[in-house]
Amino acid sequence: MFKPVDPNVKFPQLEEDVLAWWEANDIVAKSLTAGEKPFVFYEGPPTANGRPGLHHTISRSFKDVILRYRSMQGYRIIGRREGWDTHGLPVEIEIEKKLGFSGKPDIERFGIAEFNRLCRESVWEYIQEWKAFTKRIAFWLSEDAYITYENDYIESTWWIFRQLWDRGLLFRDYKVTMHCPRCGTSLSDHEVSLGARDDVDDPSVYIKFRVKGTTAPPPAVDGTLNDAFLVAWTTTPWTLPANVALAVKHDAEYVEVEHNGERLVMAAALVDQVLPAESFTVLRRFRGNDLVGLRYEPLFRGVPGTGDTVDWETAYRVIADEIVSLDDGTGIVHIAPAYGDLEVGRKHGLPTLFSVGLDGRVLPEFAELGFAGKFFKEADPDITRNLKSRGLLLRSGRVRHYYPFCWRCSTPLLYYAKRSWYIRTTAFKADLVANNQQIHWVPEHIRDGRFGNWLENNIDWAISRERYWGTPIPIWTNADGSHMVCIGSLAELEEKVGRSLRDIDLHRPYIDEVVWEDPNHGLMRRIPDVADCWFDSGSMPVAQWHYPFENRDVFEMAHPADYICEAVDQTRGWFYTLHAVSTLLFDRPAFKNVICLGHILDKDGQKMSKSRGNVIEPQEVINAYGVDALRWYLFTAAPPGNARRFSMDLVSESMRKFLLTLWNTYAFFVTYANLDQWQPNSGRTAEVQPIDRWALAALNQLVQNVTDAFEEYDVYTAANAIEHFVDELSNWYVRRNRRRFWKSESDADKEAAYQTLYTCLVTVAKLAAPFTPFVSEVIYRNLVAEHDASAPESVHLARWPHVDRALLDDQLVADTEALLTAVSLGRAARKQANLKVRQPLSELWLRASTPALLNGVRRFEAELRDELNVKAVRYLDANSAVVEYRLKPNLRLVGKKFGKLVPALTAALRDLSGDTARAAAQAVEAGQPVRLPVDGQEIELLAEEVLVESSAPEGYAVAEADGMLVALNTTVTEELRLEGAARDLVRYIQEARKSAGLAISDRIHLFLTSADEADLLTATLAKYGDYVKNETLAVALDIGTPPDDAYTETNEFGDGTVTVGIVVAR
RNA sequence: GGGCGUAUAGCUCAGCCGGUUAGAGCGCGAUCCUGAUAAGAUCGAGGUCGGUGGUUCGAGUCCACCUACGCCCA
Repeated sequence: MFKPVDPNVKFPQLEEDVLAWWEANDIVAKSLTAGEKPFVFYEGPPTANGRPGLHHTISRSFKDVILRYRSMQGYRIIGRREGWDTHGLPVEIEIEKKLGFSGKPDIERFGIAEFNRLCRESVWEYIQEWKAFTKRIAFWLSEDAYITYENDYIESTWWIFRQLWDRGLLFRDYKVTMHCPRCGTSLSDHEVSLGARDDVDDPSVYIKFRVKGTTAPPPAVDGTLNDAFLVAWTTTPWTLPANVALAVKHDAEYVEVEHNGERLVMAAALVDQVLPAESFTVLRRFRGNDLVGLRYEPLFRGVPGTGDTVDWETAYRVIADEIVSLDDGTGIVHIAPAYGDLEVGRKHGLPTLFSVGLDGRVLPEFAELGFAGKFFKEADPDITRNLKSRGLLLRSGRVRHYYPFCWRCSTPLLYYAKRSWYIRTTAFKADLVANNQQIHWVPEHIRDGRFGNWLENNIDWAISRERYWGTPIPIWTNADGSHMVCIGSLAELEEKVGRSLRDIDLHRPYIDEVVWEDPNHGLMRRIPDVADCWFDSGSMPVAQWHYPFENRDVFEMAHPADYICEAVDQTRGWFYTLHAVSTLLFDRPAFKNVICLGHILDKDGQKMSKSRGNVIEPQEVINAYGVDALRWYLFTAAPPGNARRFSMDLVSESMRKFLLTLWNTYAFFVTYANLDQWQPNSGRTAEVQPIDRWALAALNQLVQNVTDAFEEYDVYTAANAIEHFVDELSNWYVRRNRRRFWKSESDADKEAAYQTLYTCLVTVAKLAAPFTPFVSEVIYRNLVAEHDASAPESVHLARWPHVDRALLDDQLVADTEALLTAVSLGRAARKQANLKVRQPLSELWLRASTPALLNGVRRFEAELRDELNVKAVRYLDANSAVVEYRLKPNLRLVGKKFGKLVPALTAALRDLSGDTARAAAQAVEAGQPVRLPVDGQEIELLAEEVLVESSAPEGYAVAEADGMLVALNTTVTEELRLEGAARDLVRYIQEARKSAGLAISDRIHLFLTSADEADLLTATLAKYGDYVKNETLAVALDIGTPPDDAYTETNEFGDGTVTVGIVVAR
């Protein structure tokens, strides 16, 4: 006996039970340690300082499904362990918020030790929720986690730093970085992109610079422009005090115009956009080059950087540079090297002057102007006002444009020239590109598209962060920076300082206290920077094993990974850092296969975010429909690379469509198998029917298809193939074979049906196990494990099904498809004639356009008769005089062969009619060529190049599609009418039995009465009384009014009604 | 400004090497089938396949340009 199956299953409850069983039987641990051949997986570490969300569900589901598949194939999964990303600015920001801090000085006052202690704690804030979530969604991982803040992990990253250092790949340079004044740190490119907006409202000001003098040698215009104004445009007035030059485009045309009594200079192409029409007259025209060397009066005096000496002669002049465009502005560009134009400044020997400090506030040197100490954006109006009062403002307004913001704290960012540390990834561009070619990307276009493109445009990796909670960069330096060493291990550091550091916390501030006196260079102190936290996660292939200090063998085996999976935002994040570290250190990719997931959107296509309030919590979905339903939806709804819209309703649909269909098929099987006390592997003889062979052929084809798709990491195709099969199993195989399960004899035919359905269910449970681990487990356990002590106790410990090639049968599958087409057409024809399927009909005519199709139908003619409730199937051939024929070319074949002749050919075939068409149709059916004149020449078409269609015979209901025509004889004879009436009665009685709540096996005493169709009822029962009794388990049948205690229902019957009365027989 | 992707029914999505009447599911309406079914079948309403041009005998599909949206980069 199988455990009875509840048809009203509640999946969330079922899943909880399975979880408990897994727990009690240690299934996860057994799975984690099973297998032989290694399959290597890297877990992209999340940070547990936020709650797990839907996007985590999707990535973890896609990770899990592949790992389960490989595990069932007998692989041992390496790296199936938790990993936690613990460092970085996001963590610090959280703590700062909590403490109400507004920048680095607050942290320093508070104390780095305590601050970092809080950071370390906070990354575990939601760890319990993560653990519960991981378990609940059945993402099987070992809890033996790698943690990026642990000393061992840090030591491994130090080893990497040292490798890079020894090869000269670590360097320090001035670069303009995006600087967040609130966080007090540079942001990496990928961080900048996270917070940039392109609809930022900013000032748009046109500033006048008064020309005064020239450099030597003087420019072409010489002194003639003295006291004219060069007009420049900017959206960042706060950078104007840092101005050191004005740039023009060397070959562009510039004009001197007269406007309101002043002479203004700007690009000819832009003057109409800057000044109102007819408010100016053009005085002169120049080339940009003619202006180079003009001097102008500075608006303000900028502040030199600390310790810098400035040659003021080099400042406040006109230069020509490539960066000038004529797309907007005035064609004259204000240059402030400190805030973005550093390269230009270098090229032209300009000084670097500052107006705003790293804290984002206007420098105290501007005190007398009244805006010192103001936040830079807030100083904009003051500066504009100041210039206006001095008559130097031509125009001001607002503009919407792109501007970057801190992705964490939303503070506007500064372009700021700072010194920082870099990894010279650009030196390895060719290797990065080449190694990428070895990676199998899903979807494919990421490889040469988004990711390949990113590698092509590679820039050096800014690795240092002037922060606190992160991997300390292991570089020690003396006071003047003339001597630096990079430390590659704890042992090396111990040797330097001459004491044990075993109990030290490698984080700041403790590591900063580790100093030593170098006899030649003085006191060696660590640089204050910590590493970009992307460096941590990118180093995980090495650091998760504490390589090379431990686990050398594990690392060698587990690099590169066979498979990783994250969302598309990681192209510039983890995918890149993994790839970069691996290429630089080992010159090979870090992973072989990667599924790159699209983002999840709400039902309106909007990104889910807390601020929009459209976030769906995974728990909400899981509580309603269960994890299997959610997972199934994620796998089947869209190819993984697409962005996907999500809603609860879609998960519900997914559950009904697949899980319930599967469950009901399973419940049906168990119900009848238990009634018959059926056992698997009983050794009883089975008389296998064609439909059984069809089911097994389709099943084995499914195994093949799912396996093939998995090998390509095509989860979407694999899942949809399963769904399609389950649908056919339920709605064709089970529906067609119900009677074989019902019938009372336990013969070989019934045995075959049981065996077939059992095999299908067990195999599907295994195929579905990676996708829907819970329901698969329940089905497998009830059907297999609980009856067979030798079978693996869990479906997840079972072996992946293999294809039984002997059972594959393409012909059978194709023939069944033909049958299904014919059935569908027959139903359509019935609908047209308004003849319900219960009403038997005498005959059906069928025409198939190809022999293959025809043979398919012939093979299953009995099924066709039964499905469509017709007495006979007849075949129309070209000899039948009842129909007209239409001919069409088979374009796929004919097109290539005849090219331009195709339209004429099509017309010529279409114009055939009557006997000519019939003759052609006969030829095609006989496999002979058809000759016909086209465009004055004789064309010969092979039989397969012509498609024959036929019109409906008179008096028939017809449906046609997919090369097949079905015509039903609609004449209902008296005999057919009685038979239809009998089937109506059976149907009504069954319905009444069900409504009355009778058990399937209950016997009844039946009462039938019809006031207005008494004759029909009598005639029907005279002929079909026994049939009706038999079908409905009636031990007695009376024509007459039922007793008062009978259950009664009245239904349409003939042109009147019939009343059914039921009393349970004792 | 550049790159990548997406655009097909009210909604979610398929659509292969270019080929005959562009499909499925959901939803809606109608009918039917059903003693496994929270199911299923048939029919109907609902499509300028984002737009314009091109290649071709033939374009949802290939090419070019454009538009909108998303992501990434500047």
